[in-house]
Amino acid sequence: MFQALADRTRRDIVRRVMLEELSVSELADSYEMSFAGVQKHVAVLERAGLVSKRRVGRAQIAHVEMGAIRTVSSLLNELEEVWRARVERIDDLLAADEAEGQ
Amino acid sequence: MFQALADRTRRDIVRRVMLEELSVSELADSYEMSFAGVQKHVAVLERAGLVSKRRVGRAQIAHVEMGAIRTVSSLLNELEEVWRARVERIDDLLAADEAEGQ
DNA sequence: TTGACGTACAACTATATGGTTGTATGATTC
DNA sequence: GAATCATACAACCATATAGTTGTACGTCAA
Repeated sequence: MFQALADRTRRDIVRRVMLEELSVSELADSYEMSFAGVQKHVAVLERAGLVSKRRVGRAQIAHVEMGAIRTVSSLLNELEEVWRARVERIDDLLAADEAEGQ
Repeated sequence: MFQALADRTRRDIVRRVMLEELSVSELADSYEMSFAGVQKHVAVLERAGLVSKRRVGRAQIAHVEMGAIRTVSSLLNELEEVWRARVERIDDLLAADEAEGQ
């Protein structure tokens, strides 16, 4: 998923699709590149589970899988927890040293 | 920063360095690849602002720039806010439709 | 000062990635 | 059914990326 979000165009697609569901061709209109280029980006996001599509007539409407976005987000939040725990541990050690010094 | 976090080895380096500060060669010992390979990964993380180094004798000790990690995290949290706002807006529209139907 | 250690970086290689054009397929409209 | 629209996908190209080896340089220890 990090891999999928590493591309600027794909992050923008996620942002736009989160605001409103869009067909692949509607998305393609927003970018300079070819339709096939955009379609490939959507396919990458789909494989990563960040975006899904549903058929409506001949169009494929893309929508965000918010759960997946949350997963990435919470992975990073977990890192922050680990960090917080470490900082507290160091604080404790420093406090212990100080007490010992008395 | 997404780009920097897109590589599995680099994510692992961030994780390890967050738990305890490590020199480049200490990090290199943890991976199958060459020292130079690991050094390059650390350089990428450094350029992305996710990791910093300080000299201690001949060693370069890497440590995490937690602020940068938080930035990535909060970017994703912002996405979630946008999402929440959109869902609420849709709820409002549905509620309005229902009221109108009465 | 010599040698070993820890690091940085250049040069190179192989593969991944982002883009293109062209073709095929399914749904829609006439 | 024919033409068209929306999409999918294969094949190809250029560049980026992850890895390698080799070399150079600062630091420490003897």
